[in-house]
Amino acid sequence: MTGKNELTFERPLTTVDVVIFTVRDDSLKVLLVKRSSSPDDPFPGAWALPGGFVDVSIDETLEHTARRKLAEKTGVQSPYLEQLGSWGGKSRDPRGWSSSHVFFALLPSDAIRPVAGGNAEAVNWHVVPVQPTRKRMAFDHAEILAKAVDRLRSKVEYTSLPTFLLAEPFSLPQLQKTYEIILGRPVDKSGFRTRALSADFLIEVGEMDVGAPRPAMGYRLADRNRLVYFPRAFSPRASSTFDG
Amino acid sequence: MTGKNELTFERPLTTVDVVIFTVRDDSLKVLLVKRSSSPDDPFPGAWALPGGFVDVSIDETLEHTARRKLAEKTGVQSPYLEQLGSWGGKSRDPRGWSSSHVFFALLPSDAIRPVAGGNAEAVNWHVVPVQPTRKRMAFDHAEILAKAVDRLRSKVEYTSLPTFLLAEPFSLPQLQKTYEIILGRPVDKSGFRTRALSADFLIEVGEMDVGAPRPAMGYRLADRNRLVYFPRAFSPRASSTFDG
DNA sequence: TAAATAGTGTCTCTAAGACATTATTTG
DNA sequence: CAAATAATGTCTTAGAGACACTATTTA
Repeated sequence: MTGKNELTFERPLTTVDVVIFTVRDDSLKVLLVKRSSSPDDPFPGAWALPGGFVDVSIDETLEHTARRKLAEKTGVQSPYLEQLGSWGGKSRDPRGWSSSHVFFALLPSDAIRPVAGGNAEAVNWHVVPVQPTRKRMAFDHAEILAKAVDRLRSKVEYTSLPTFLLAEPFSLPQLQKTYEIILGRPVDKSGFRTRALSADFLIEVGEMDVGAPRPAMGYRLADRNRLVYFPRAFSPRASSTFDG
Repeated sequence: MTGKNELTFERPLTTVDVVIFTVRDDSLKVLLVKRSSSPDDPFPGAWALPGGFVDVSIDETLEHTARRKLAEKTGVQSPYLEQLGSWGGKSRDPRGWSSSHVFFALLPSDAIRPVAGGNAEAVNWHVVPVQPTRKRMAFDHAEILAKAVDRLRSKVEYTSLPTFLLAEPFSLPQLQKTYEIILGRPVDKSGFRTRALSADFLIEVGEMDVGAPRPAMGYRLADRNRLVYFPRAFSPRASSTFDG
């Protein structure tokens, strides 16, 4: 809109953050990194979402930046990945006007190789509490995490998302348990099985010895790149308010 | 992550674009602006989504930038507004690595005051074709528009979104027509009415003379800031593929 | 055998879909 | 009256929810 390609105005900082979820030890967990304790950095020592600045010289797209960050922290190449949204403003980063493009990843907990990769910060799985416990985090990451958990929970009501949190093969009881952990409430077994099996996205791959008295049938996804939408949600959803 | 606040690396361009929908003349329409024809600017003369660079000195947040752009082009203050996502990469803008934060707005067609505001570009409503007609647009705006239309159509299947496209008061036949225009297919009247009326978000405000033989009951929203989620979608949705 | 977990069957209920019918206005 | 549109009624159907029941394994 300048008429000539000046573009001399100040540019906001541009970062990409990734909310990485897994289910482990019967809990929903999110991967957080501890920020450097140097007082020259913002939020020294605080926990934050993994992420960082876009590197204009190596990143082709925002999604590439996200995958780069993901691989750095977890070693995982192809998890379920979707965009969550973006956050930007004058006061969220003390270093200046900044915007973050945030992605949302799901991975099976055994897919992660013992982290603590490139740089030396601590990296840890943190339990996501059922209540939105507003723990203190760097930047506006608590708000971002809350939104990610919202999105996860609401999509789990009517999609096959939890399949991306399990290693294959998995059993239907394992999958049901994963739904229950994320939703924080029990799910009826019979209805769950009919729903899952009639959606035609699971392939039987023989019985699994789950260490339980009776072995369960093992399944894998017919297509790891397909998210299934069930015809109805588990339970009707309440209406939501947007800021008008 | 630098250790000292250097931040001397190159920063991407940061813009905000707004996909503004309305329904007019029995069609879904989107507001597009014609870019300057100066050969110094990218995509001279092409149609683009309204938007522009974040102004670090006046914009508090990305949403403020979006509302500013929206007000500039339409004069409207408080439409339905939600974030659609963000797009960024090396080659979408010839001026350099750029990212766009994209918002999505719905407004009643009579709420728009005759546009062509601040700057002199042409501003026009364009019919959104039922088929994703890949018309040539500036930047990656055709892709963004396609995603916005997808999101609109899929949310219309199970929410009260179309209420934000009508001026109050409106009648149920008008609302039903709006659903049909967006979905591109007829909707059963009886089921539609039960669904709308039992969701308890419409308030009767007396009969309206719609120019039709029999006047229809007029309604307004109980809460203009509430989006209602119906318990089931109109029709089961197909599964979708994400890029793994 | 009992204990534990996997898997099935049955019945109810809610809300959408199809489609016929009635109601209210104008000319 | 007829024509047009608004509004309602009836029956079917898909799929979730609750919950009892059967099946298969180990110890």
